[in-house]
Amino acid sequence: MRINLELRHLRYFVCVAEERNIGRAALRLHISQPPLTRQIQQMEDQLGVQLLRRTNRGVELTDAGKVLYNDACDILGMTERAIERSSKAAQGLLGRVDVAIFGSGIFWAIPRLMRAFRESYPEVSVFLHNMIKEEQIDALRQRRITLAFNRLMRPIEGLISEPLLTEALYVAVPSNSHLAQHSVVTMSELKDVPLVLYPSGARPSFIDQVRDMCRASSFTPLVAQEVGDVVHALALVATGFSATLVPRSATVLALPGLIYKPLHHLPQSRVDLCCIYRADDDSPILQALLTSMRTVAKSPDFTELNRMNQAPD
Amino acid sequence: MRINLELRHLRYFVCVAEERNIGRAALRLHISQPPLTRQIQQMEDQLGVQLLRRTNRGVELTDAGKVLYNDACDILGMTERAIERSSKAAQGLLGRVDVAIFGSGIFWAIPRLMRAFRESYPEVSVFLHNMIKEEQIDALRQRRITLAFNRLMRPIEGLISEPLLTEALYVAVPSNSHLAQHSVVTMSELKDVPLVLYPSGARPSFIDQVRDMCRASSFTPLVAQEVGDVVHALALVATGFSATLVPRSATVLALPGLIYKPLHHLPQSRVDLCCIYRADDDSPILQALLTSMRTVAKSPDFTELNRMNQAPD
DNA sequence: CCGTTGCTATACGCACGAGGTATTACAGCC
DNA sequence: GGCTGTAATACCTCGTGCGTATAGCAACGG
Repeated sequence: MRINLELRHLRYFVCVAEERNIGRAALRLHISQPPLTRQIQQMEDQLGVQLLRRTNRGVELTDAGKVLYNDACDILGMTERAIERSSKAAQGLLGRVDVAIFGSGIFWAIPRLMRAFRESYPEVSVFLHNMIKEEQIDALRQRRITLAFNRLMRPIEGLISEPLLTEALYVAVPSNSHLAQHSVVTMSELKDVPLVLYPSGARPSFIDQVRDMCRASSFTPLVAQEVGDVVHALALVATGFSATLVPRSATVLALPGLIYKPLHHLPQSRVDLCCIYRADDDSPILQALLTSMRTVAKSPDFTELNRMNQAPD
Repeated sequence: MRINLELRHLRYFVCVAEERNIGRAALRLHISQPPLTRQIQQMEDQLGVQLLRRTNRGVELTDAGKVLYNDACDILGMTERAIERSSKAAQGLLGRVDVAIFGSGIFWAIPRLMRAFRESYPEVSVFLHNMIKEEQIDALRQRRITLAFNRLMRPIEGLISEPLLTEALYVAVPSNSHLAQHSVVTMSELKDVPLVLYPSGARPSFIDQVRDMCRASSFTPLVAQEVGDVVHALALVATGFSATLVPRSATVLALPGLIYKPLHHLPQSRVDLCCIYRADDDSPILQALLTSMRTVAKSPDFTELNRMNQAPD
């Protein structure tokens, strides 16, 4: 037998249990007494359990009634809260958002952006996922994530790529490299230096930007090795293996035998940190995220860093 | 605006959310598609929140929808369990029972009875309350407790007093008492010994039984002191203060300077442990308690103790 | 370009049941 | 015995949840 218990029954029952009197409960519920009597009877029938003991001055709960009273209060409370929560969720104040990250953004900008968001929207849980660019695009398309952080992005159908931060580039070299003596490194000085480049995989990537930069300085880079991400590149360099180029924020990553030198400022020798999202995504949490991130990106902290990065000295 | 959300809405919504297709969900719910569409619309209206994004191949959840889906599953699960629980409660398998205790029963029989009950009915929480006899009777009358343990009980209107256990009496004396030399003490040997008696308060109590026993041996007892319970009595005796009579189970209570001697066996020199409950209480938990306790009371352990106690040697 | 398919939304009628009023039944009390 | 306060029953009404039929609408295929 399928039970057709409704919240109405629970609301009525709780009221009766609290008033210990069906008539008074009916008054409180703004209905008349007979329907309430019937609803409670029907409830007892459906549960196959006697909930009330009828006395000559009202009703009292049986043991089963007491148990159900507690449970019913819990259920009604949860329902109230669920209504609240769904409303909050609709305003982007509550819920879960999945965000993909990749590369050196994690060393500086992303944690600050996420922390600021978390402070404004404490009831939104942010789940970070490490993904390479192709995975990010797939995941965005399938709505498995709402936002992705990446560097270079060519326009992609259906996705918007919004730059948040522009960073200067640094050259990472082994401490025994002759470049380690320079205070600033120019592109042309990298002409004969084999480079570790990253990330290998989907194009365009930072690799292509480096090639373009070299071409602008009229040489073709020597590629010592392609690796998956900046950390692997730096690890190779730290062991005395050639050199690599990194965004400024990656220079917080210290490794023994590794030295960072600013790259002489050129228009192309900067790199963006972008956030990517679906063009058709009007979900309030995404809007909240974007608003929060844009605010942070314009904050003194961030603009100061941008200025410094655009013209390092 | 008062929201009239019902479990039906949640059931429907969960189904739609899982099928991601209103038609299929309707099939699973054994209703046709249009009413389901309307119920979901109505739900969205009432919550003031868009829960579904209609696409050309079905529906998908919005963020608010996802939040509500989780909450709805929880609520429906809780409801299922509440129904189960109320049914269990009606069979006495689940719930809470309040039991009053007093006196030396706590040293032996009550813990064993309660443990056996707990093993048979693990989902029933037993709350023990220390109460003197008058409090027990009031609490039973007001249904604040379901069961009380006590010793001597005269028949009380509306309450049933059922003996569970009969124990022999022992004499507790200071170790420097001349009675400490005896292997068995007879009633007449107590003729000139001042006694600590308990519990003072509601009559009849054990005090009256002792007076009767003395009268049967043709003397009137010297009452050194009346105290509230057996522990107080023993504490006084242990300091060298006269003597007292205790049920066998109290003899587990060792105090420095305190010695127990069996009382010579007489028909009256036994004391019952009774449980008291409302005559009109047909609650399944009480029935469960009584069944469990009667079984334990007849078990080898208990009958062995009874035999020993009726004729100690 | 139009029919087909696979959805959701709308229109409209029916009938079940929640709720209303009036009344009964019953117990305690003055 | 009449009065009061309670729950239960009888009977009616109207709202609404559900059904059938159909209309929109987008994607797909000839």
